[in-house]
Amino acid sequence: MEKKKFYMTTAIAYTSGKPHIGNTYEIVLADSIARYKRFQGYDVFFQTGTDEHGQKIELKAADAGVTPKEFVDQVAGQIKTIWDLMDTSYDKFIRTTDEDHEKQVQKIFKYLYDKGDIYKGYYEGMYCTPCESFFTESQLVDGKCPDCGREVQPAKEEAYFFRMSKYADRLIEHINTHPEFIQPVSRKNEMMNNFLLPGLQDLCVSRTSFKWGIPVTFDPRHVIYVWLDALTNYITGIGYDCGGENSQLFEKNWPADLHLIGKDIIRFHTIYWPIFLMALDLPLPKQVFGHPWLLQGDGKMSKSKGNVLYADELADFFGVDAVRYFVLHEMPFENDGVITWELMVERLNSELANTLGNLVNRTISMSNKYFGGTVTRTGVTEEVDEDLKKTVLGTLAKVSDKMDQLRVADALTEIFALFKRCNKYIDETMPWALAKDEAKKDRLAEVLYNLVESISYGAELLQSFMPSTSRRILEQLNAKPRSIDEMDHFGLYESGTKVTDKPEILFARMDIKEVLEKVEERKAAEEAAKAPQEPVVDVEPKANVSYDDFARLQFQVGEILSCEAVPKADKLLCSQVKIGSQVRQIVSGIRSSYTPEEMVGKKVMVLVNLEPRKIRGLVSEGMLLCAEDENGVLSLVTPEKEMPAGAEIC
RNA sequence: CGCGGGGUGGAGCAGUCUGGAAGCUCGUCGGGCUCAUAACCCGAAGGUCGUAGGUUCAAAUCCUGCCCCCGCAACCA
Repeated sequence: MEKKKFYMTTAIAYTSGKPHIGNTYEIVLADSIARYKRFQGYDVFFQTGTDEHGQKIELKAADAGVTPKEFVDQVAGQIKTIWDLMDTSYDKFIRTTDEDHEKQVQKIFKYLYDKGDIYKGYYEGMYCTPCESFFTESQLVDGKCPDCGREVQPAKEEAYFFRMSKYADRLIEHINTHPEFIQPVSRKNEMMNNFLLPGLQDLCVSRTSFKWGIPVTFDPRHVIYVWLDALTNYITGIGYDCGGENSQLFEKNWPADLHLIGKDIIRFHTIYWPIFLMALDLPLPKQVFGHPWLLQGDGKMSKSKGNVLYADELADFFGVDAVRYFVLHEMPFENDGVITWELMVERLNSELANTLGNLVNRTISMSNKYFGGTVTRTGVTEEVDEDLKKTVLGTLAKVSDKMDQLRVADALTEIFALFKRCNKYIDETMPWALAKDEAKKDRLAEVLYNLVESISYGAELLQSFMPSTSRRILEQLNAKPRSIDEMDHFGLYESGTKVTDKPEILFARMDIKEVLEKVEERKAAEEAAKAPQEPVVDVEPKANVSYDDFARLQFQVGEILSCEAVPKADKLLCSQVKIGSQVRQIVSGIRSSYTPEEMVGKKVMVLVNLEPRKIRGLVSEGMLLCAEDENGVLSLVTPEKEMPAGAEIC
C-alpha cells in the first residue's frame, strides 16, 4: 500500500540575526510533528529555511561592513547550525537567495503581471526628502515630518500592486467552508472581522527604495517586496515551475498539509498566500497553524534587556533533548508560554530526572541485582498488572489524538503519565520484598518484565519529541524498535533479553542556585569579553551648519525641581526645570533610563529657545539634552563643575 | 473610548469554543517504602476561578459594566 504524503513547512526564518529560543521553538515543534507523522506511516516532506532579502538586511550588512550576501550567508549558516544542533529532521532547507527560487519568483511576478493581477501604480503619501520617508496624513505631527519636524511634500513613488480584492470573495468562501483551515479557530474570526469583511486593500509588492531583493525582470529599478518573495518558498522549494514543468516532488506534495507559523504572521498566510495561490491556479494548503510565542519570565525577549535565551546556550547547560522538552512542554496551545531558568531546572529535576531517568535507572538496577540483567517473562501475573497494561496500551491512542490536534505539549504529558504509572507500579508490587522470598522469584521476574516492556513502549513514543533520549533508553534496555502497528500488544519485548549492566544517568539533577550562579558568571564573562573594545557609536553625519545657525541656539543649565511620569505614555517624563529665575515645564522621552525620583535635583543641559510644543497634552518648553548609546540607553548631560541654574552654555 | 491577549489555591499552567462535581506540575505539611538520581508511592492543607451585575434548574465556562496586567501602536522637541 502506498504511503500517504504529508507536506509541512515552518515559516522561513529572517536572517537579521541569531535566532533565539523563541524562534527555535517553531522548528522543534514542527520537527516533533514531522517525526510523529512519519511514525504514523506518512511519507513526510518537511521544509524549513531562511528569508534573506529586505532593507533591514541591507542596512545590517552595511553596518557590519560586508555585502548583503556575505551577511546572509553567515546568518543562514548560524541558523542551520542551530536547527541541526536541535536534532531537527527537515528534508529541505530553502534560502530565498537560492538561484532557482529567485528565478521562479521572477517568473511568477511576470506571470501575474501579464495576467493583470499585478499592476503598476503609485504609493502615495507625504514625503520628507531629508528623511527619505513616506508618511500618511495621520502620522504627521502638525502637518510636518514626525521624524525631523520639517515640511513634507505630497509625493508618489512608483510601485507594483497586487489586486487582492479580486479574490477576496473566493477566500471568504473557502475559509467558511473549511473550518480546519486556520488554527487555532480563535484566529479565524480575527482575520475575517479585521481584514476580510471590511474589504481588502491591494498589496504593494515591489519597492524602489532599496536594492537587496529580487529584481523585477521587466522593470529592474524595482525589487520584489517581501511576501511574494517569501511565501512562494513553499512551492519553489519543492520544484514548482511557473508556466513550465513542475517537478515530481511538487506534483506529489502540493498542496501542503500544514504550514506551521508564528501567530504574528497568520494574516499573511491565511489571506495573502491563499490569494497568490488562487492567482496561480494552485490549490490551497490544508491547514495553517499559528502557534503562540515563548516568552521570558520578565517579558518579551529583547537584546537590550539582555535576557535573550539561545538554544545552543541552553543545550550546553541542559542537553539538546532537555531543551526540546522544555519548549514543547511549556508551550500551551493557544496562549503564550513562559520560559525561565528556574522553570527549566524544575522541569529537568522533576520530570526528566525523577520521573523518567530514575525510573529507567531503578528498573535496570533491579534487573541486574536480582537476575543478572536478564529479563524473563514467566507469566505469573496478578490483578495489579492489568491496570498497568491498560494504561500503557491506551497511551498510543491518547498521544495520537493529541497530535492530530497539534497539541504537542499534551501529547508529551500523556507519555509522562505512562512513566508515572510505572513508578507507581513499582510501589504496588514492591520487587525488593518479592526478592526476599525464593518462592516468589517468578513473580518478581514478571514484574520486572512488565516494567521493561512498559518503559520500552513509552520510550518508543518518546522518539518524536526526544529522539536521542528515546534511543538511549531503548539501547540500555536492549529493546528492539517497534512499529506503530505492533503497539496494540503488550509483550513485544523479547523474553530472555539482557539489559545493560551499567545503567547510565539519563538526566542528572541540577541545583537551581548553582545554575543561576553559572548563568551570572557567563553573563559577566560576556560583558568582560565585550569591555576591552571600548564600544563606540557611529552616527549618520549631518551637513555642516554655519556659526550663525549655531549661535541661534541657546543652551542653559537647568535644575530639575520636580518630575513626574506622564500618564498613558510609557516613555515620557514631565519635569519642572529652574532656569535662572524662571521655571519651565519640559517633557522628555527618557523614562526608559530615568525614574522621576532620580531626576529631581539634577543640573542638566537644556536647549531653551526651542519652540514650545504640546506632547501628550502637556506643553514642553525646551529640551533636555541626552547622550544615547546604541541600545537606546540615555544619559543626561550635566556640567562637570557646580554651576548655578541658568548659567549659559556656549 | 487605538488594536490584541490575559487575570483559576504560594509559583507556573489546563479547563472557557461545545455551561453540569475545581484539574495538572512544583512548593508546604503528614505518612509509607528503601530497588533508585536526597529518588519513588499515598494522604492533607490551601482557590468567593479579577470585580459587579445578568441569563439559567445549573456559570471558571454565555452576556454586560468596571478594575488590573502584558504585547503592538502612539508618545521621545
